[in-house]
Amino acid sequence: MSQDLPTTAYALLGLLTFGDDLTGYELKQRADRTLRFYWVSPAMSQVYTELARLSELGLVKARDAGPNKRSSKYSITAKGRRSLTAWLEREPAGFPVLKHPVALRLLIGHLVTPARTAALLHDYLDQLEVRSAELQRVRDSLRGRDDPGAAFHHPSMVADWGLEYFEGERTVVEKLLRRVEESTQ
Amino acid sequence: MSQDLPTTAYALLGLLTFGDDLTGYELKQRADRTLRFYWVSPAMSQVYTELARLSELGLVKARDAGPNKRSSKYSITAKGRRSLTAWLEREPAGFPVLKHPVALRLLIGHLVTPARTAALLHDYLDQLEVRSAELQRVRDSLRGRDDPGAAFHHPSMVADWGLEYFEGERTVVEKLLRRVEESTQ
DNA sequence: ACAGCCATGTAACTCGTTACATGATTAC
DNA sequence: GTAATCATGTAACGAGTTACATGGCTGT
Repeated sequence: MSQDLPTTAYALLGLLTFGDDLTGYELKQRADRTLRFYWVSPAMSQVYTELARLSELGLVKARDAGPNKRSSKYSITAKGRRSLTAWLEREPAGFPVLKHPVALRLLIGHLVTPARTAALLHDYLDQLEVRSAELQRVRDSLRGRDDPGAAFHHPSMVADWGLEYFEGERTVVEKLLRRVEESTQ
Repeated sequence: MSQDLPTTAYALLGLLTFGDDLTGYELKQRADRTLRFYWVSPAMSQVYTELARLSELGLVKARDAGPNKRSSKYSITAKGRRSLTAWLEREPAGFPVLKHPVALRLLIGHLVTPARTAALLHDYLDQLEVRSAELQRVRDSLRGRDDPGAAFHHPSMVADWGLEYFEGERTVVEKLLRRVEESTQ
């Protein structure tokens, strides 16, 4: 019991604890709306691979297969729930890992012109705005089901966290941009 | 020309553009002081693997091998420099990827007690303080060489960015902690 | 009829990790 | 002398990606 699976497997398992059954396809969509912002949304192919493994281990169960085994909904089993909570209690959380291509490029900014660095930061601000708006939509869709005790109380807290993170990034990058633009003159 | 290498290869190449030659070992140390905070510090073994590949491609050059080929310093070649700047100009930066185990656990907080979630966030605050202090030491070590035009101008900007990020995390997590602790009573 | 989305899966491959093996040099 | 640090590398493996293949269902 309580095998060691990759974190992504437990993450997907966790997405099945919100009271509904999902197809692999739907699970991927939920990952795109949640996991994507602070973990990684696994590729479609990996979702199916993980579901096969979790199914093998009895942590999820496929049901309701239509014709051709299509559209079968997966649900977490009692064993899966135990395995997930055991993991939560067993594994210390570990520090976040950030892969930040913009910061990496800024680090070696001496190799390009200040104008190029400024453009890099401007692009990043644009991307931030897009992401932020996407997350804002997700967050808004949880309104009314986000009180303490409600189904999406925790997801809404995480979404708020993400929104504040984006906001913080925006502020810092704007400040950096001013520093870079001073060197342009 | 301008092969497509993994980002980590270009990152290591970038660490060789600060005017000094490094052994694989020293390169790893520099990665631990810089890359670690906003990319990933590759394992020792990978540093050597990447150096071997970069060397093969003529992007870096090993020199000064002592007895037994030990302590040979690597330097970036003119070709390496061209390849790196070409990459900077060719590849758009892409959005950061965050793997945040704490946020992930908070998402499925309904599976554990509020006290456990609070403990999770407390632990994270402790870890944040440690990291922040480490980065602060790095940042302080750049003082005096961080003016516009100086060797470590860009690294110091990135370090400042990192410090503000840590500070932002602290603020948000403290706020979340209060929300969680309200449910404990 | 055709586009677009729903839906599932396999194969090949790369990145990067851990474990292992080896030995030199420096500090106490 | 012995522990810590410096220094380099190989082998096995796992996680996760892209490319590929397949086909159903829905709306226009």
